[in-house]
Amino acid sequence: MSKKRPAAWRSGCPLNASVEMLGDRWSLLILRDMMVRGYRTFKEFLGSDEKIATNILAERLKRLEEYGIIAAKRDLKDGRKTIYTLTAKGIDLAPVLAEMVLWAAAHEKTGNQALVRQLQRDKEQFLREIKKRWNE
Amino acid sequence: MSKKRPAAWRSGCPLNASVEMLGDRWSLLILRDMMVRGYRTFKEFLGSDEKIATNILAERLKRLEEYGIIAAKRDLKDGRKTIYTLTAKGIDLAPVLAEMVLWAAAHEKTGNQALVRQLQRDKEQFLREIKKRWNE
DNA sequence: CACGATTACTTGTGAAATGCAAGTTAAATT
DNA sequence: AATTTAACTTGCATTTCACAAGTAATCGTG
Repeated sequence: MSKKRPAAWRSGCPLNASVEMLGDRWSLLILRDMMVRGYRTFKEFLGSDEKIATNILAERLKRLEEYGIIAAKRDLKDGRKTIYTLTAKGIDLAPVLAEMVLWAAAHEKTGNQALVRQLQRDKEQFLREIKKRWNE
Repeated sequence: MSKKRPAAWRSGCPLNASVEMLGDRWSLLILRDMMVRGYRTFKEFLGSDEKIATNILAERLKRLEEYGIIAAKRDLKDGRKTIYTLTAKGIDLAPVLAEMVLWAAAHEKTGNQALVRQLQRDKEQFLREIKKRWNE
C-alpha cells in the first residue's frame, strides 16, 4: 500500500537525482500549474488541459511532498480544501521549467505564446517575479 | 510492434511538449552521456552508472531519433557500430540539463562535483563549450 | 439541523510500460 | 573458419498508468 521511495539514487549524478524526482509525464506540469497559473488545490490541477487522472494526481502530490518540493496544508477557511504550495526547493525549479519551455517553443509548434514571449524577452526578470510572488 | 508517437500533444503548452518528449527516467540521462561524456555508441550508453536495460535503451534511442533530438548513422570504420550524435535540437537541450544539475546539486547530496562546480562557476561558458565541441 | 453539493481523495480493473535474462544477426578480428 | 563484438530483439514477470466509479469529510442552504 504505502509506496516506498528508493533509499538511494541509482547513481550519484545530480541529473539522475533530478530525473528520479521529476522524470515522469505529470510532475513538472503540476509544478507549472502552481508556478505560472497560481493553482493551489486538487480541483484546480484537475482542470488543466492535459487531464490528469485523480489517482495519479493524488500520488504525484504525495511524491512531490515527500521530496520536499511542495507542502500541503488544510485550508482554514474551507476545511474540505487542501492548499498546496511550493517550498523553496520547488521555487528553485523555475529555471528548469523556463529552459524547457524555451526549448520546446524553439523546436516545436506550441501555444501559450504569451508566456513564451515573456521568457524570450527577459528570462531573468520572469524568474525574479516568480520568486517574489512566492515569497509573499 | 511499431510504436506510434501521438499525432498531437496532449495540450499546446510548450512545457507539455517537453515533458512528452523527455519526461521519463532515461532520455535525459542518455543525452547527458552524449553531451558531457561524449558517448556515441550503444555499448557506451549501456556502461553508464544507472544500468539501463538493452531493450529500453534501444527504444529510447529510436524515440529520440524520431523526435529529431539525436541522429544515428553507421560507423564507416566499423560496420557493427552505430554512431549516435546530437542534432541542433539536441544540443539546445544543454541549458535544460544544466539547470537540472544545478537544482539537484543545491538540494540533494550528489556526486559529480567537478561538473557541478564548473557549472556553478560559469554556466554560460560551460554551455558555449558544449556547443563548440558539437559543432566540430 | 437536514440535505444536497463540493472537495479530495480511494478502489477496481484492464492496458501499457518497465526490467531482467536470454537469444539473434551482421560485421570484424584471429 | 571460428571466435568475438556490437547492436539489437524476444519472452515474460512485475510495475505503473489510465479510466470509471465510489467514498468520507466538510460546506452552503432552507
